[in-house]
Amino acid sequence: MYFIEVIIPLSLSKTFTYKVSEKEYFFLKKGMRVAVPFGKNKVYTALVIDLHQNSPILYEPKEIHEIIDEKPIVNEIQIKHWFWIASYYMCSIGDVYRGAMPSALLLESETIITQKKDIEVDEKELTDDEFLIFEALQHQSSLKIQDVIGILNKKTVLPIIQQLISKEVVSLHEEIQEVYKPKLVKYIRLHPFFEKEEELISLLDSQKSEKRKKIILAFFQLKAQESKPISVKQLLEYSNISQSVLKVLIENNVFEEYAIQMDRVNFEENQLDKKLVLSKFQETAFNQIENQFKEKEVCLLHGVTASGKTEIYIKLIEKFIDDGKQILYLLPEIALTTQLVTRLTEYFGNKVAVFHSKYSNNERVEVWQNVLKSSETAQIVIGARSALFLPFSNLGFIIVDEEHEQTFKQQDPAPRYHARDSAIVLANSFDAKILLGSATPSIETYHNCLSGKYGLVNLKERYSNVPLPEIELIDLKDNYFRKKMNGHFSFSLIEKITEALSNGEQVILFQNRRGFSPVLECLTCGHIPQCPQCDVSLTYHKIKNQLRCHYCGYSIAKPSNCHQCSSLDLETKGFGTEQIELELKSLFPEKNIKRMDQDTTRGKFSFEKIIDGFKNREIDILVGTQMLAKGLDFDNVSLVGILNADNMLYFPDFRAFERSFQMITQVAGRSGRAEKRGKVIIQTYNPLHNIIQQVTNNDYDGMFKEQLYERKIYNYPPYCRMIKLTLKHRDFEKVKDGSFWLYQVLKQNLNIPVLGPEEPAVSRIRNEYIRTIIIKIPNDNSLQGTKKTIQKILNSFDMVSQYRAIKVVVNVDNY
DNA sequence: AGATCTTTCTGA
DNA sequence: CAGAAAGATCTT
Repeated sequence: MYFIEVIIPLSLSKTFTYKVSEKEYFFLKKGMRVAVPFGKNKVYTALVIDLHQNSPILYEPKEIHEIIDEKPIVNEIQIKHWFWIASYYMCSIGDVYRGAMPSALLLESETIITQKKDIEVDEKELTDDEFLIFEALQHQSSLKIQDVIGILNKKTVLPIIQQLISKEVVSLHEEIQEVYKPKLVKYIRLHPFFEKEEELISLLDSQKSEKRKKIILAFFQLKAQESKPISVKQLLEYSNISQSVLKVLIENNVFEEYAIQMDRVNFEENQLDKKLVLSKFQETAFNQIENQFKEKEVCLLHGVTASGKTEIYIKLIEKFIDDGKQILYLLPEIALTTQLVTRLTEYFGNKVAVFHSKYSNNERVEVWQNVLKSSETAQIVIGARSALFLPFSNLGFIIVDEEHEQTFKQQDPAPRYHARDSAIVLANSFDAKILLGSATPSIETYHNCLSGKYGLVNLKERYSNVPLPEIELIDLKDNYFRKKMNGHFSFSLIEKITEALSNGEQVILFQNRRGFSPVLECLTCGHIPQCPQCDVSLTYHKIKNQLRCHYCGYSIAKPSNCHQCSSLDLETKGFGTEQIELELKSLFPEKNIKRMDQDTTRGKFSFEKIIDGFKNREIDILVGTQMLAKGLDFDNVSLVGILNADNMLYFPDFRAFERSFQMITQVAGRSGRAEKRGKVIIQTYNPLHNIIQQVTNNDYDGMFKEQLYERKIYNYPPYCRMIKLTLKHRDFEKVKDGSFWLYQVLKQNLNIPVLGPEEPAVSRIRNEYIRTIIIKIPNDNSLQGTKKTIQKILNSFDMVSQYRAIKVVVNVDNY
């Protein structure tokens, strides 16, 4: 008897045992996928993690459906790393498996309903619902369960389908759809018959149509130019003749069409072999990093904005490439990739692969497979956090750029992992080196450096020695009082914008809030429209003229009168990027102004379009949210304006100050990159606030010391670890009681600080009430042991029948 | 996650 | 009291 242990891509912590034949047992290896039946009639793509001969006692294992892979597509280091993530971030192994693999490699079956052939159906025998399904099957050959739900407009349709099966009208079967389709490029060649010259001449003579002659001649011209195969697309573009003409020639056996499978992710092979020359400071930093790597696995490169960190990365990558190692380059957002990919391909040509969520399923599978076979085309992988899960087998070096960014922490679906921290663990199992880079390192990382755990290398000089931008503070309170404001712009900001534009320079304006204004208020009764499903007010979006909930997406048309008292006096309060854009358009009507936020960058290339437009200087002023803060390089920006620096400062989060410092510093760093010193204007109600002062004086160390002191006094990371529990349920009382019960039990059993249960600022989302509990684990407590205890308590929480229905989300290191 | 079995709810 | 919706349970 032979068995395998598999992981199922569902939120389940257990592994499952299936029976295999002897032949299968000796063919299968850890890391191969198998299709297995699971539940009544579903087939999932499971992953083999063990093979054994221990027969389970309590149940009769099922047999597998089929073996999917010829060779493992996941290696054992990965599987080990996945189990580490599941245990550290307290989620199920199924969650990690599902989050780690490209979805195209995790197909599941779909139930398909078809009509039984050659069966006489007595329509009178059928109930109304049954008849509707029968009727639908006359028009289309098969139906999915979802379709049936739509047709009947009911949720429970299975009993009806069961009836139809017992009446022998329909049958069910499971279908697994192969999602991954290799991209085929169509090429064209001449029919072998015309290889001989005389045949060719007679062919040309025999063609009556001018267009046909032209396309044949175009083919020869292309063929003379290069020896590579000629694609259909290329030929049509070159000859400028429609496809139909070519089609006729193919039908007449003049041309032959053939296909070659091609990688979608393809860069031009143009290794420029640019010699990279580091500045004196870069050179020093480079040598220091190498020295640190002799003793330490992790090193932080703390370089001010525009200090040329990328060049140092490239030099380091070169070293590891020479050793034949794989390199992973993690960055926080897709936004950064375009510029970076261009720069890296200049040096490394086709060795660079890109992996991120805006890529299509097929593209992701291709990168996966290239990494798996250690292909040279994926020796350097640039990617967002999920690139961490690629099947590396020979990883030598990981770069985590903009290390402080929150986007490295996955928040919503489990696994809620931090890519930087998980990368450090992964690097460890490969014995690889890892470099963290940032102009504004996170407090924990810097603390780890100062305590000697990580190496630290400073780069205090900007590339080409341009001084850091000059920062000017504008006191909003004073300026409003003295009537020196036009809308949300102080006179001095307007003046500086005008000056920069007249010099032919570009301007970036930063407002960390999208939409037009956060709230619409009735001046008569004070009523503010609320989302019916969430505990938030609706945000006004002027361009679509609607009110929208940023939590659940609910939207209504903008009311013309108050829903409460019918008054017509409605006023908008607060402001967002949309409003800034409009004000700017009236201030500078002849200038090209563009906005960059979540609303304007939905499409796949919309982001690049705006960035390119700005780089090519078609756009004069760019207004945007924090997207702008992320390491984009522009060489003609002389002014950065921050419209309101305060709104981040008072966020109810222990990191609010750290984050504000990072964000303002990063945005300010966009100013003055080429040879000219840039200018930054910060509008604020609190010009004397410590953080604002530290930003102005570029005092990272001051900020770090002060924040670290606060963390120590109030017991926050890095002086402890935190785990956040979020409880959700539609019943307000249930959540309230349940969270209190859980709080009590945690408090009694853990003997460490437990905070809560707290009602968060937004206490209801999509009709679910929310409570949170925070557990602080002191550094001298065993992390693993505490987590085990917490897990036990959560299990017993699940045992209490009245609380079982409450959803509990566990978020480890929720910061 | 999704099928199925069980309990509760709704409206006569 | 039926019929349907919501909840609980289990999947190897």
